[in-house]
This record gives sequence, C-alpha cells and structure tokens, in this order.
Amino acid sequence: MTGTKAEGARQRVRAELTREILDTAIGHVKRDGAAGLSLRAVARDVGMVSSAIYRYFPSRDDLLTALIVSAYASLADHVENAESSARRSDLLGRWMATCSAIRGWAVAHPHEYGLIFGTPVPGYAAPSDTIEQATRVPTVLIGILRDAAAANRLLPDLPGSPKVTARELAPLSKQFPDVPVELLARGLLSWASVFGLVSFELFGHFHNVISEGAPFFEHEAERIAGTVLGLTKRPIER
Amino acid sequence: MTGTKAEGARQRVRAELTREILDTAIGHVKRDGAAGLSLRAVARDVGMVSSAIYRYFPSRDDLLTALIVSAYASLADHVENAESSARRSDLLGRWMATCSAIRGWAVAHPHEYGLIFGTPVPGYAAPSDTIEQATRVPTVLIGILRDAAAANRLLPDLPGSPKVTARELAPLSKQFPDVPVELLARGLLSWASVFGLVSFELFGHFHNVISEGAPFFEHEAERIAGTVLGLTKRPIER
DNA sequence: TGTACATCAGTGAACGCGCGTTCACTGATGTAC
DNA sequence: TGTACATCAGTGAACGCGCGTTCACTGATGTAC
Repeated sequence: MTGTKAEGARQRVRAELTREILDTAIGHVKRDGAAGLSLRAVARDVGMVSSAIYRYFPSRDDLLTALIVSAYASLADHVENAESSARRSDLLGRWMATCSAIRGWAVAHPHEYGLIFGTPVPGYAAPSDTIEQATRVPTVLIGILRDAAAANRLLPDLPGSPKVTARELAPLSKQFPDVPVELLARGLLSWASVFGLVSFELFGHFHNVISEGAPFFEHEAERIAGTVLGLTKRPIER
Repeated sequence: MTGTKAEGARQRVRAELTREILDTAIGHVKRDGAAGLSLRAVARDVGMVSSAIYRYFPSRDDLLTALIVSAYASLADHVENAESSARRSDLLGRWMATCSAIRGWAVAHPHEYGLIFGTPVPGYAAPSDTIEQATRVPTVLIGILRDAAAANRLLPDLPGSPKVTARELAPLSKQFPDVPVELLARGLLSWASVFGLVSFELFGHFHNVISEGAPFFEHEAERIAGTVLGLTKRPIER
C-alpha cells in the first residue's frame, strides 16, 4: 500500500509543495519574525492564491506549529552534530561544543530562536507534536551529565547546598529514572543558564553591557561547567 | 512658571487622562499580551474616539514604549522593595529576596514580563528612555555583590576558571569602575541564570519537567548564590 | 471685571491597507472495471 | 487498451473584520489686555 516508491506523482508533488510552502514561511520568519507571519504573503511568494494554502495546512496555526517544529529540529540537528564530533571522553569539550552550537545557531537564526524561546505567540498553544523535537537538545545535555557521572568527574554538592526534592522534578525524573534527581537539577539550571545568556544577548539586554558576545559566552559556558555542573578536569579520587 | 501647584486644571486633566490611557493599555497587555495591542481598542475602553489618543501619544510605538518603561518600573519597584526589607548584613537573604521578587512579579504579570524579557516586538526599537528603569534591577544585584565582597564573603574563583577579559565587559565596567571585572562577570551570569529560569517557566519550557515552580526556583536561586556568586555563609578567613 | 482671541481636547468621517477563512467552480490527474 | 468515474489541486470572488493614521471641524477652556 504505502510503498516507498510507487507513491504516485501526485503525492510526491504534494510533498514537494508542502516543503516549498514551509520553506517560504521560514524565509518570512527569518526576515520579519513570527508575529506578523501571514498566510496570504506566503501564498503570494509561492505563487499560489491564498486559499490554495488550505489544501496543505488547515489553518495559520498549523503552519505556525510546523515552523516551530522545524526550528526545534534545525537547532537540534546543529547541536547534536557539534556535540557528537567531540571525543566521547572529552566531557568539557562536549559541553562546550553543545553550548557554542546553541549560541551559534541562535545568532544565525535570531527570529527562529525567538519563535521557540521567546514570548509564546498569543492565543497559540503548542501541540504535543513539538515535544519530540524540543526534547532533543536537553537530551544531549543529560547525556553529557550521565557520562560525566559514570566517569566520576562530577564534584559533590557543596555542604549545605539546597536539596531539590524528587517531587519538584517528578515529571522529568520519570523520563530519566536512572539519573539522580540531584543531577537532573544541575542539568536544568545549567540549561536555563545557557539559554538565559543567549536570550539576553539576542533580545538586547546585553546592549551597553558586553562588547563581544562570543568570547564572553565561551567564558561563561566554561564557568557554568565548573560551578553549576561541577565538572572536574580529572576523575575524582575516592 | 512651571510651578508645582498652579499648573492649571487643563494640565492636571491631561496628566490624569494620559495615566488612564496608559492603565487601560496595561490592562490590555495583561489580558492579551503586547503583540496585539491596538490603539483603537484602548481608545474604545477609555471612551474616546480612536483619533483622540493622538493628543496624548504621537503613535502606537510611543504608547508601547511607555508600557515597556512602566513594566520595568513596576518590576524594579517590587524588587527594590523586597530587597531593602532584608537585613543589610544578611547577604543571602537579600539575594533570595531579590530572586523571589523577580519570579513573583513575573508570575503575577506574565504578559508584562514577556513584553520586556521576551521576543522584542518586531520593527520596534526600544529608545533610551527605557534604560533608566531597566537598569534598576541589575543595580540591586551589583549592590549585593559589592557588599558581599566588602564583607569578605565571596569565594575566590576555582583554580583554572576562565578569565573574562576587561574588554568583553568594557561597557558595563565603565558604569561600575569600582567593581572588579571578575565580580561583574559573576553578577552577569547569575542575573542571566535567574532570568533563564523564570523565562523557561513562564514560556512553558518547564512543562512536563517540573511540577512545582516556586520551591524549585528557590532551591536553584540558592544554588546560584553558592556556586555562581560564590557567596559563603561566613566571612572567609585569611 | 469683562471682552477678544488663542490654545487645546475631542469628534467623526475617511483613506488605504491587509488579514484568515469559506465556498462554488474548473480542470487535470489518478483508479476501477 | 479504453472508458467512466472519483479524487484532488488550484482559482477567484467574497465575507467580515480590524487596524494606524490624517484631517477639517466644533466647542470648551484658558490668557492677555
């Protein structure tokens, strides 16, 4: 039935046009941001009449969803690719590659970054289709953390550190039952810190604060690895 | 001339109406977010014809600017108030009060938070009027850091920590010449971390990750104090 | 204190625009016998 | 291989809406003499 080849020309053309509409829409987001995205403008650029778009996307919100999913996927591709080219045992290298890839992608795709990490589009609720792609970057992060723990490269918490409870992190903990809650908490904070830095830079809050974004970010990413993650240069002796 | 009292009834009425327009607009942002803010809708609610707004604000963008300034001011009021009611010598208490106030305000005013810390409104460039208000919260933070340094309560950097250069932070350093660059960098990262946490929570990225935002945030704020800021419980002996 | 004039707030109509979505339709492409 | 029918993509007109901004205007409020 749904053979890979004999799909019929109609289906192939349909897939191509869907792709073209999506790409055109991405182009609009790249130029003008997501807020003003217009079905009609996209249709014009594709060379269709506006109502024809409805053969491909049932509504503007569905097109938006597709754009969000595609942005998450694009970021995740970039990050996974960077992280996987570091030597597995070079944990700091993997962390730095991940962070740099996040910032690099964000700087190269500011509007797409804004689409997924900025103010949610009003009246729009992200459907669950997005979570598969949205989960990929955090998963890379947790992978690093897990390997660091296995290699005995994580400092213990400072005495008197706050203890995050399992309850607070219950939903995440259920997805990664083999990772201690304490580690998940570190991962979450480092994740939020990295994106906090990137968001501040992209959204203009580092204006008149920082002169060179890239080296500052590298330094801070390294600092996060050392302090928040507690990643050590060599295995800890017991 | 411009006496405080005999301003004339006209001027007073004008000020009151300006306030009313602003408050109505804030109400709209609270309900629907900033993206769809409409002059006409505001005018309707105030009970004016749409063109009358132009006697008070020269354009939609100016109204938006006023809203942004007002949001920054509201946040800063809230934060300064909370921070200043902690005992001066209780540095961790001051930090925690600051952080909780930030999150508290954000949760209570999500759309206003989105207006100032989310995706910048497309085609809109924040004028310098905003910086006075925008600077107040970071200033509170630096105050804590400065006092902590004076009280000898900051851990030295871990050996092998990345050294942020003065060049990278030149603009900020010029505003706070008495604070060492290294401290400014810590402050920046902690600032970004706190807002990263809050943004993730407000913008939905902690969905299915965290079950209870408030206690988790408190724990993480404390962790930031200990690891990023390097704030110790007692003065360091030399 | 009273009058003549200037300032200003608010009106209402209009301009020109773009938007998302629906609907009946025309032709072309595929499918079943 | 050929015909009859069903499926589908794309059209073009229309609906109903709301927007920011301009402009000539009316009256009321203030100011100067």
